[in-house]
Amino acid sequence: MPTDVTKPAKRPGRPRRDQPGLTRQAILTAALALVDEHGLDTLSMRRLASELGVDPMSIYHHLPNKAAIVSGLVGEVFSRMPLELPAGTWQERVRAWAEAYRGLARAHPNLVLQIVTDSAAVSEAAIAISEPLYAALDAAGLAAAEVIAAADTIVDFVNGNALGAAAPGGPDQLAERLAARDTDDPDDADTAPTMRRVHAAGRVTAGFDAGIEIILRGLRR
Amino acid sequence: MPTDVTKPAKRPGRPRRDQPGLTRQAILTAALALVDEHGLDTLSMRRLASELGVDPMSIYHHLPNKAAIVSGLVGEVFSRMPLELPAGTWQERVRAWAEAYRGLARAHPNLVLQIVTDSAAVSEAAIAISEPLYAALDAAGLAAAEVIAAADTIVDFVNGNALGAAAPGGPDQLAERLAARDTDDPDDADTAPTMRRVHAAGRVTAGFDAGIEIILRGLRR
DNA sequence: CCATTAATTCTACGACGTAGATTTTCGAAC
DNA sequence: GTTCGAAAATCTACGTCGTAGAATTAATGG
Repeated sequence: MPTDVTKPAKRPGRPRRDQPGLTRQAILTAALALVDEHGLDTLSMRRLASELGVDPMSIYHHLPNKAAIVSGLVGEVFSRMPLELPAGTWQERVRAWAEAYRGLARAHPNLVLQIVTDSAAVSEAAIAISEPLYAALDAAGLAAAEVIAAADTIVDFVNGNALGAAAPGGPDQLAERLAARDTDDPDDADTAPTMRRVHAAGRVTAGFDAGIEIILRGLRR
Repeated sequence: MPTDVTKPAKRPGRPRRDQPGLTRQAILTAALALVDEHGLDTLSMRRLASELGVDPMSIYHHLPNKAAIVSGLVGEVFSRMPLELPAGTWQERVRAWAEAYRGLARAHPNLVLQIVTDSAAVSEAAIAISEPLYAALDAAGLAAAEVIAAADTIVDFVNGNALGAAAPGGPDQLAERLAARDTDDPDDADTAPTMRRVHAAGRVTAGFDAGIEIILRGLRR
């Protein structure tokens, strides 16, 4: 009694007109769900195909290779970025842009590395996303070179912060770990004394907002 | 005539006392060289072993798995960070710290992703590296919470900037690409008008320094 | 001298990305 | 209608990867 649990073995051949048929969109949607739920390293062509109820090689008729899938996922995420910001002072617009970008990254922590990498490489999608930031800074009356410097600074900060926010046990548990230092082993109590003292004295709740405020303050002359 | 070019086939067994013998250090050094020269994705146990003139499985007696090698590489890079900064005003010390950290990342562009990830996850090595930055900010007379916010902001910016600096065709060629937009296809001329205008008007040479100055300026009250 | 342990090579397994051949269906030309 | 090329799917297979487990040899401690 072999209890054959394998699938009914679909036959090859182009699907009939009425039958669903695979789609680039369907593939990316399934892949994004898989990555969001189980992490990027569990994304393999075979698993993705089995999720779609399809042969692994079918995917290659809609996307050229695995790298294209991953970059397609980043594009998918980027396409969720609102291209228009609420009106307001230029500072408010910069804050709104930063929050929106940060929201994208936080919605997909398992893709943060790819998102910030793509942003850093200034892909076409990343350019489209940055435009509202430039517009807000331009409205501040800065000189052209200053707009560029400001935008770069903000983008770099936001990327770095997104990375940290998604890191397992990142800056969040830093204070706890520093506090637990001397109790464990007395000899490493002195490797980071300032950090330990400062983290014991003051707690920070909103690191992201604080960073944006520092940068905004630095843009005034 | 089989022209047997395969290696002389070393026999198994523990090496004699005088013979060299594999070392964690030797493995990491070879791996770092391999990664620096050919990129991280060409780092495989088999290639690394062949580089060392050794069987792939030998490596596992010194490092538990491939992930340990990569994180060992990051530790290797971090250990090059100078733990003492030249004296000076607190601003000068912050600048010096940022430059030193940036230098680490620029020296190993193929590892930048792992470096900033490790830094964002605040590994033990990353803590040791950050201490001088905290000390400099503490010397500025900021309140504890302000020191933390400032350090986080600077670390995030520096990480994001390192990522961008290592990205192939990152912010460097951005101006060229924006300038070449309307000539190619007239319909995408409007997707990023502010960016195009601003980049045409002003060129930025030292984005990193400019970012640090903006943040430093933002820390004054 | 003997037993343990350490360091190495050997063999093998399952998973991966994907090239190439095969099968089926669609859609347009005749 | 029939024919025929392209499109969309599956099937088979190759080379590579990380690494578990056994075999082999030398150092080391009793």
